[in-house]
Formats: sequence, structure tokens, C-alpha cells
Amino acid sequence: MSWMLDKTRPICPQICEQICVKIAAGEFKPNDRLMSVREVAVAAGVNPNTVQKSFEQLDQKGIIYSVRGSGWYVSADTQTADDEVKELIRSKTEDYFGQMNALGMDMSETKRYIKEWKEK
Amino acid sequence: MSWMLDKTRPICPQICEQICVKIAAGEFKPNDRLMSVREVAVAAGVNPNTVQKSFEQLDQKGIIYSVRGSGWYVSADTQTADDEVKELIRSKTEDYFGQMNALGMDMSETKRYIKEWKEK
DNA sequence: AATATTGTATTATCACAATAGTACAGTAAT
DNA sequence: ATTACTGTACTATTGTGATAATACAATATT
Repeated sequence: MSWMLDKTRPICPQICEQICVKIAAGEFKPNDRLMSVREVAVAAGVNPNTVQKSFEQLDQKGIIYSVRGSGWYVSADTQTADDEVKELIRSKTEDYFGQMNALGMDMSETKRYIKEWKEK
Repeated sequence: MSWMLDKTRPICPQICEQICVKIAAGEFKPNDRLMSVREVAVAAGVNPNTVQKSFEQLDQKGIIYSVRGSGWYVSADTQTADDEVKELIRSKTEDYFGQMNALGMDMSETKRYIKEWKEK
């Protein structure tokens, strides 16, 4: 698993997001075992406690579950993960429009700007 | 001046941004006096030290300047403020596309999503 | 049975942004 | 001159996210 973390944003939610994305995309299937807390920590170059915290948050939402001494597993129902990703896309887009608005760009201006966007 | 601050993001850069926007939009003209540090703090509901820090950062970029005991004023040259706003728009858009990408949406998907965006 | 790996829990520390409070020095208005 | 307002400086505190270092309990492997 590739952990491309944006260092300018909090790590914990980013780990949650990426796992949700993998589940929603079908890359992680129900009852698949995830990498261990310690493995993810090493792979992503972050602290195990941060990973643990991320997993616990996903657990609380019913997206993954743990078996003590064994590992973390993808929940049977992936609907919550799907919903999570959709909501993330929606809220981040809403945020983006809000920030553009604060910079003096109304919705139509922002849409036009995006339409002509070319990444170098 | 309306201070609509997003509480989920650091305040200091937001104050900087909004002042740049006002200057770039011609709402604040060269050598106009800004509200005092303490006035802005009260109006925006934040700490005077945070406002001071914002002003100092804008000062360092040559966007505003201070006269001790008198106040803060818009620099004669507003080009830097203009550039700042353009760069903010660019970088926030780049960030947005990056985050959408992390959520499994490529550029064309993101553009299509934006195109059909309707805020409730 | 013994060992390694796993989840889980706890405490301490660091970095950063923001807040709180105070004090001092320069300017403007009276 | 006095007063009020201004920028400026400083120290202390708070809250949050992340790190660091252990320790313990349950599972898996040998």
C-alpha cells in the first residue's frame, strides 16, 4: 500500500481516508486483513500511536474491526466506507468553493477556473 | 469589514488572505489606513496577538506598512497583494485536485463533478 | 511449551497555533 | 500637557496533533 501523506495536514484523518478509499474501491475486500499497526507505522513513516488512533476511529464507525493478538480486518459491510468517501468528496468540494469565495471568486468564476485548469 | 473566519483552519493566514483580497479588489486603496490591531481583534473575535502576527507577515511581504503610534497602511504598490491572491487561488486549486486524487478521483472526474456542483 | 507478533493501554514529551495579560513607546486629539 | 489610541514586545498558558517509550494481554507460529 502506498502511503502518500500530505505533511501539511493532520496524519490521522488521512490514514482513515486512504483506508476508506481502498475499501470503497474494492481493493480491500470484506474480512481482508489490514497491515498491522506497527507495519503501517513503518510503511507510512509515522508513529504507531497515530495509526492506532486512526484504526480506532474507523472501528468506531464500523468500517474495520480488530481481533486482539491477530490483527485488523475489513468489516463485512462496506457501505459505510463508500458513504464516507462520498461525503469526503462532497465536503472537500464544499470547502473548496468556500475558500474560493473568500478569495473573491464566486461559483461560476470558480467553475470556469477549474474548467481551464491544467496541471504542469 | 466582514470577518468570516473558518474555525477549522489557522486564523493567522486567513486574516492575511482576506486583507490581500480587499487590496486586490481595490476595496482597500494605497495608503488607506487599516483598522487597528485591537479593532480587528474585537471585530473578528480573535486575539490581538494573532492579528499583530498577521500584519507583521503582510508587512514582511511589503503589502502593508506600519507607523508606530498611528496605524497600519496599505502599501503604495498593490502588485504583491494581487500576486498573493492569484497564487492562493492556484495553490488551493492544486491542493483540491490533489485531495480529490487521494480520494480516487482523477482530474477529468473531478472536473465533471465540479461542473455539476450545486450548493444547497 | 516457547517465541514472535499482534492489539491495547499508559505516561511523558514536543511542536504549533492561539489565547491571555501586561507593559512600554510613539502618535494624535483635546 | 494631558489623554486616548496606536504599534510593539514579552512571558505564560491552553489545546491539539504527533511523537516516544514502555508494558501487558491475546493470538499465531514454531
